[in-house]
Formats: sequence, structure tokens, C-alpha cells
Amino acid sequence: MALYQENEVKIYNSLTGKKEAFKPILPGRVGMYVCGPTVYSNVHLGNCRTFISFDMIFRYLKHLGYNVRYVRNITDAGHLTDDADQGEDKISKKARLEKIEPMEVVQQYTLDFHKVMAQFNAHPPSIEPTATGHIVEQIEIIKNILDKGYAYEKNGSIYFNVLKFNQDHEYGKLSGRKLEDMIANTRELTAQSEKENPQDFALWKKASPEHIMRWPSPWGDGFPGWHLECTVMSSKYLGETFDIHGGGMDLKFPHHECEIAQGEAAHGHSPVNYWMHANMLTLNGQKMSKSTGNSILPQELFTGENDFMEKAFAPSVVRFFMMQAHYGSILDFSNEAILAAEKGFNRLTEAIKIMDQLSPVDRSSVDIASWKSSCYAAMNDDFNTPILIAELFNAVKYIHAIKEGTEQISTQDLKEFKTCMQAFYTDVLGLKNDQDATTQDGKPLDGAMKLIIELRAQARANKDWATSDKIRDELAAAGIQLKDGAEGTSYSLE
RNA sequence: GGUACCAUGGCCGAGUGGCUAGGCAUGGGUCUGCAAAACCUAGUACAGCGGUUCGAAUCCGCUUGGUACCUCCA
Repeated sequence: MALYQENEVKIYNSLTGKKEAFKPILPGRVGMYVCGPTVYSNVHLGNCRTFISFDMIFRYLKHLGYNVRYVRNITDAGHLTDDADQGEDKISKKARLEKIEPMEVVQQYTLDFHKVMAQFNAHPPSIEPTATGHIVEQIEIIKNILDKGYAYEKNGSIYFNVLKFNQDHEYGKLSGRKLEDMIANTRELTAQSEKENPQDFALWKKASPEHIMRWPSPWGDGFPGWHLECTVMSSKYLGETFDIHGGGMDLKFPHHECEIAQGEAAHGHSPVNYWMHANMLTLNGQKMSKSTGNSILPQELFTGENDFMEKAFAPSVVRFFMMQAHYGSILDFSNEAILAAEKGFNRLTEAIKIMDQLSPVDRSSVDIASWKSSCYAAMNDDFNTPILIAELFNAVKYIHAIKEGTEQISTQDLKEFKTCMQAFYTDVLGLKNDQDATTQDGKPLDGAMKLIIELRAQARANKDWATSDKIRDELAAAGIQLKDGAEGTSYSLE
């Protein structure tokens, strides 16, 4: 029996504003679409939070035994620098500035994105489609929407008619906006816009002669609008209605609102059952944003080369830090907060390591079954990873107590305990011990340290404190900490 | 200006009507040649004001502060 049959997951649905029991369209299968990055620059840490959040969700659904098709796109065309008529395609602009092909820009930053996500130990999606790979489908859906009367052509560009759509449907239901209010509060109109109404948005833009990214269409050479790719690719790979659509909170309006409008206009029904939004990562209390300079790149964090943090942090530490907050809450990134997370993460990781040293007895004094069910209850409640982590720290207490002999565990329970701990730490939270990975390359260091520790032990046995303290202090200065424990001395790298 | 959301102990961060979240930091302790590490242990917080209730961090109203979206943004 699959785990999902005994674990009912509740999901906070942005569309209804309520936590709802998750019921997939097809039993045992989940279709999930997440809006991916626009690859015109390096992804910053804020971008990564969204993808790490959905990676955790993907992992938990898989852990429950669901067969998940996870589609996350790469936006490599159509994302404009602004909404004005002269708005330029972001990729195109970057290519123009650097005098390279747009596809070189796309390639460079797609590779960077994949590298960073791999460092964060995120699983690749099942399908990672690109906008440029689906121009034909986008043109087809535009024809469809034109046929239905929800779009109009103006000088070789096609715009979605929001007013018309709103007569038959409800524009703004996801973001809680009313079209009348939006019209009433429109800022000063852009002079001589092609749009009939400022709320209309582009499905297809005519390419000016100098525009490098262009494709032929029934309306002349042009390029697709940003919102359209997601409608096309999600419906192509997941169907006209699918289970979960995710993305960053900042995409809720207008991007996701427009996706709903396009889907309903083209297919006549709502595209998504559960809308999920990952909240923003802030830096110094402000949203991370490339344009304002208030952002940090993952690489800068891993190497320590940045102006915000006092040291470097491993990818798993950053991931753990993110998992300590609920995906739906705003999370502030700071030196203090990540330092605290690092210590907690190390303690958790160390405790898992010593699980192998525990000796089981006949009967358990700890209630592993009940602990385990608390872990699942946390995750079933809208993927509440902070509660799960609190439970994992309860487990840390159990582990120490069993090791000390103040609590006992049976062979059967210990096996289940280990399996469950590993499942949540490794499979669901996607954590791993980065330090083990580095010391594997450092086998010679292990040997050298063994010798040094032995020499120091001799000095201590001779009460030669001058020598033993010199070894300890100078190693510490070099970034190696010696830990004197009951069973001898071990070391760890800073 | 419009629309949302948020305000929790020194810091981070869960929790939506009665029961100790958790992590980090701090105090005390165990261990240790000393120290570090490790482990044990302690600490009753919910922006302000008013209301509902037997009872509110949790519900309602007002006030203050903050953030996000309304233009591109994960």
C-alpha cells in the first residue's frame, strides 16, 4: 500500500485562500507545473528559494508514492523588460548589450541555473521545456483565443482582451482584484498605446526590424508574450486541467492571473486545481531583487565572497535554513540567522551519524511509532517543514539518550527509526552532509590528522601541556578544530 | 493612492480559542589537566488600545509599524 493512501496531504490553495485536502485528478498520479527562471542573468538566492521549496514538495509527494510529473520551464523568450509598447525582450537586450547570440545568453544562464540547483541538491524536473521550443504551439493557441473572440490584432501584435474576457469569466480571482478597481486605479496611461485597455496583455509582439529574436507568424515576424508559454507548456505536458501550479509569490499577479485567463479563454475551463505560491526571500528586510542590487548569488555564499556574510556557507546549510521556515512565509536572510542555522544543521547531522553506534535491546522506552506519525502529520499539513525539523530535533534528544543509556530502543524500532530519519533528512528535505563529501577528497588529511592526534595524545599522557595545547591552538588557527570526546579525539573543518 | 499580507521571548521561526513548538544565543551543570566540543538543564514571549468569551498570541474593531503586488521580478 502506497504511503499516500494513509497520508492525506492538505495544501493551502492560493485560489481559494484555504487549506484543502489534496485529491489528484488521477489516483496515484500528480501533475505539477512550476514557473522556472528567465535565463538572462545568474539566478540569485531569492530565485532559488522558490525552486528549493517546490523541490521539497516534489520530493515529499514522491516519498508518499505518488507518480509525479514535474514540469518546470525555462523562459528563453518573450519576457519583456517592461510592459510598455517599446518593451524589449530581456534575453534579446542582454544579447544586444554583450554582442552575442540570444541563444548564447540562454545557454550560459541555463547552465548556471542547473549547476546551482544541483549544488542545492534539487532534483531535476521530469520535463524542462523552453519557450522557444514551443513557438508553434503558442501561435496555435493565439489563433484559438482569437477565434473565441478574446483577443485582437493591432499592427502585427496580438493582445488579450481582458474586458471582453471579464464579461464571461472572472479576471482577478487569483489575486483578489476586481477589474473595475484596477481600471479606476490605472496610473497615467502610456501615450498612444496599441492596447485598447491598459489591463490587456500581449500574446504576440511584432518584432521591430532591429529585434534579433523573431519568428514568422500569421501576423508577421514577431515573438510570443511572456504569459503564454506557461499556458502552452503546462497544458501540453500535463493536460488542460492539472493538479498543482506553483511559482513565486510575485508571479501571482499578473503572470498567473493571465495564465488562468488564457487557459479559460482557450479551453473553456480552469487550468489548475491547486495554486501554490512560495514566498519571498528578503535580504536585510527587503525583497531580493537584481535591479536594486539587494541580492546575493549562491556562489558568493558558498565561497564567502560577498559583503553580507562573515563566512562561507555550504549549500546544505542554506537549504536547511530555508527549510526552517514555512514555504509560504516571508523569510529574511541574514548573517546571524544563517549562522544559527548552520549550528543546528551540524548538530542534527552529527546525531544522525551516531545512530549507527546505538545498541538495541529487547524493549523500547521511546515511542518511535508516535514520533514517526508526528513527522508525517507535520508534512501532511501543507508541507510544514519547520515542524518536521522540530520533530527531527526531538529525535536528536532520543538518539543521545539512547546512547547514554537513559532510554532504550528495540532492534525493530531502531531499524524503523533510522529509516524514517534518513527518509526525512535525505529524501524529503534533500539535505546531505557536505563535509563528508569534502573529506572524501581529503583522505590524505585524515591520515595526517590521525598522526597529529596520536602525537598530541602522547604529549597529554606525559602531561606535556605546552606541546598538546600548541597542537590544539595552532590547528584551530588553521581552521581545524579538535574535539576531545570520551572515545578519543576527532576533528572537524571550520 | 488602491489591494493584500504580516507584527511572537536577545535573534531566527512554528503555532489560529484552554496543553512547554523547535533552532541559535544566554545562565546553571556533567565531562576535561585547562579549554573547546559534546551532552543535560533553566528561562513563559506573542506591537498598542478596546471588544467578544468562563478563557485569546489565536476571533472582531481601531491605532501604529513593516512588507509585497498594482511596471520587470522566484
